[in-house]
Amino acid sequence: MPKIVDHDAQRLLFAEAAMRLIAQNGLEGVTMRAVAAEAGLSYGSLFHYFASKDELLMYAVRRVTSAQTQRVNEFSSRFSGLKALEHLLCDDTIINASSRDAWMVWLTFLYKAALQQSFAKMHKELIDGWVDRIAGLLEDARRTGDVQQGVDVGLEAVAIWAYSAGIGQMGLLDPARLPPKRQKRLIRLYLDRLRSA
Amino acid sequence: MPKIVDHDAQRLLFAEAAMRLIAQNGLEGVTMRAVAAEAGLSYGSLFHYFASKDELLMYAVRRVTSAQTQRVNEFSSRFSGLKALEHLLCDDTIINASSRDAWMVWLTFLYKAALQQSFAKMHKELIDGWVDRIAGLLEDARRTGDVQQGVDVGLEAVAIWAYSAGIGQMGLLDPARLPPKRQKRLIRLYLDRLRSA
Amino acid sequence: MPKIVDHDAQRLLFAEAAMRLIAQNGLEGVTMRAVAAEAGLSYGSLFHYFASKDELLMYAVRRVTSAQTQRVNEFSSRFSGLKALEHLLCDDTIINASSRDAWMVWLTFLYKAALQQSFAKMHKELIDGWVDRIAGLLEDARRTGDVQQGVDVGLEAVAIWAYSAGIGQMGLLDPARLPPKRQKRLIRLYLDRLRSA
Amino acid sequence: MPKIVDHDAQRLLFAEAAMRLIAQNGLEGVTMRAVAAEAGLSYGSLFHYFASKDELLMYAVRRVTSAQTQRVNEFSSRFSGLKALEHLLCDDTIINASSRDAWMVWLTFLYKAALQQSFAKMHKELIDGWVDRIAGLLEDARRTGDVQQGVDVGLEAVAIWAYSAGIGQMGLLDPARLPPKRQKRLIRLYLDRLRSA
DNA sequence: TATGAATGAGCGTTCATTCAT
DNA sequence: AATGAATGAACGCTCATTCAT
Repeated sequence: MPKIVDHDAQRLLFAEAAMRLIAQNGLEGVTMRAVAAEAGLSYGSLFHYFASKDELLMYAVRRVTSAQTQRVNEFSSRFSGLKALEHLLCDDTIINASSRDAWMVWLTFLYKAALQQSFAKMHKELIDGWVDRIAGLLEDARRTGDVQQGVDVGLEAVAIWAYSAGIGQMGLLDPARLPPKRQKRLIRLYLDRLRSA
Repeated sequence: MPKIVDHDAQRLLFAEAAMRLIAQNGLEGVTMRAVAAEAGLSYGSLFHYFASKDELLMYAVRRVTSAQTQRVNEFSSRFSGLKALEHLLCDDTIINASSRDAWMVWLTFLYKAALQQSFAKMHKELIDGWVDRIAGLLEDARRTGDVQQGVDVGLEAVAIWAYSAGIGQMGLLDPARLPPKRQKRLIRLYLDRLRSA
Repeated sequence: MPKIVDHDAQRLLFAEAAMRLIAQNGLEGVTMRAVAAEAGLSYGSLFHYFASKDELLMYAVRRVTSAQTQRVNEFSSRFSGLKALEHLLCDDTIINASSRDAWMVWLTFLYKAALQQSFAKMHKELIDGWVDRIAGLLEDARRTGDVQQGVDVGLEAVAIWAYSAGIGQMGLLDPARLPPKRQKRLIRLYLDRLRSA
Repeated sequence: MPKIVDHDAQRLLFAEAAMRLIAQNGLEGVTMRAVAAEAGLSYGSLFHYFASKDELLMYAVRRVTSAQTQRVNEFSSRFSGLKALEHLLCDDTIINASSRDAWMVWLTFLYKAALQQSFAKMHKELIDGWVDRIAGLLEDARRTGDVQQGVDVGLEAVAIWAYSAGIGQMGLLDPARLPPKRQKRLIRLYLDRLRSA
């Protein structure tokens, strides 16, 4: 019998170390040696779990985003319509001290997606899923009369996504200008205009 | 003092070469050797004009963003109020084939700004200036009654900035979902809601 | 003592896997992991059967060459004199599609023999045996009058060995210039000159 | 003005260092670091002169073989017919203490040629040239009546090449069995049989 | 005995920076 | 000032070998 280890747990250990490093110093800080050291494991063993640096990065990004996807789904099922949307955007999309790292990873991911096919493909899939969810919630809201009948659900979902992406970006890069409270005010400002008179 | 003119001209040549490389392959493509080759100048001379790679990047980014600042100012003086804003966002913020490179550089800059003090500071200054201009245009519009009286100009300016940043991001990374025409529709969707009834 | 049989059978499995890998990609293709995978056995167990990579290689090479020794002996006992020699060289030394792998292994072995004492020693022993056999066959042929009386059997045996080694080398590296048929023509060209008038 | 260096001289320095290392320890001994150290130059500078290890190896091999080609051509012009051939094979193809390194490099090259397209191509070209030269000398000898009229020049040239390749191989790997004197005896043994009665 | 996870030295290669000319 | 050669630390990755189970 070989040494018994939880393969997924080890992968997670490395992936989390990588995310911590990204959050601190961006991609430049993520050397395979640094990841191993941060994870407290040996350099060589890292390559048992990830065949390449790209695979490690993809895995790490997927960790962050699948957590986000899970939360999107959760809000979609616990609440409905505009209420769900507001919770989703206000409670979760917002940048604060504890979510800063995840947003930093996300920005790094965007940068990679702009340059590399494999990341671009993953980006597209993620956005597809999230925009669809938003559209679903909007459609609910339209049916129940929470938002105006004439709203173009597909377009509006994209608009909301773009708006919250921009807020997140500024919240990350310029937190003094856009602290969590102000982010929420911006979101409510937008959603209020969507509501039926 | 012809030397000084030459000096700046050389710096510009290098900076533009660096920008072209970033647009193509991101920061990874920007090696000092590649910059010199792209500029058609000698490797060694690059270090006469820039003491380090970071200095080169800062200079190059400043070139791109100051061009953008110039355009913002131009629109602010040629038009006024909502009209200026619409022109600004629709004619200039939009991503299309010819502006893709500048947006790619911008994304790269954001990534650097999230990591490095010097870039972060520059980022803050730029956003300050642009948001102020937008606020100025909004204030005009409020005074002339183009937009509702009750609008919170400062907040709204930030909102508009975030919105257009998000649109640019998605336009860059997922142009199929958000082609230029759709970007404009999104912008008009937003501005129309601002207008007085 | 069934364990002992198993032990040798396992060693053989690994050795044959190593030979297949050498034939495909030379020594570079022979990693311990690749050998275990090719053999369909576990990585760790490979080190139970061979203390080191070198030991594995030595063992594997001995397998291939002992097969060749066996064939040499076989031809020496089934035929005699020049006839045996011609069969030996034409049926067995020749390179064709099915013997290419063995020749590739042989070339690899030569390369190792030029560098490492242990392989050099093995090489010497093999050549000793084979040249002796050839000399024996030549001596037979001289006694029966198949070849000229004045032939220097010892020298001629070495000459024949060198000649066939050269043919094999060219047949392996440049099969277009020296296809099997042409290899045989070369061998007959040589042997015919040895024959008594 | 940059530091003035003789580019080809530097390449040669590295290539000769590489050949010395190959002669000592085969390809395993040829690490880029070892080559730089052996050449007495810095590690980094090696990559100014050779873009890759393969390029360095190709260059080094070409050095050895072009020297050989030059000697083949020289003998072909200074002597003619069988005489030239005998000089060529006896004075030059032979392995002795001073030519051992070159032969070791050659064997390493053969090994690479069996595995890698680029080396195989180079090998083919070299053999083409040398066999052609031998055929030319044989043709001369046939016209002057030095060798028998009926000799198949093309086939015989290949035979001679194979024979001397085999002698070189054995002379390299088993010098006790085949010292220089005995190599020459083998060559004369062969050539004498070619001569007209 | 069998397994495969763990280890770290070593590989080829890149690159910003320095320096001699 | 201009040039490109020189330098060596650092990178991602490989791999024989060791070891815990």
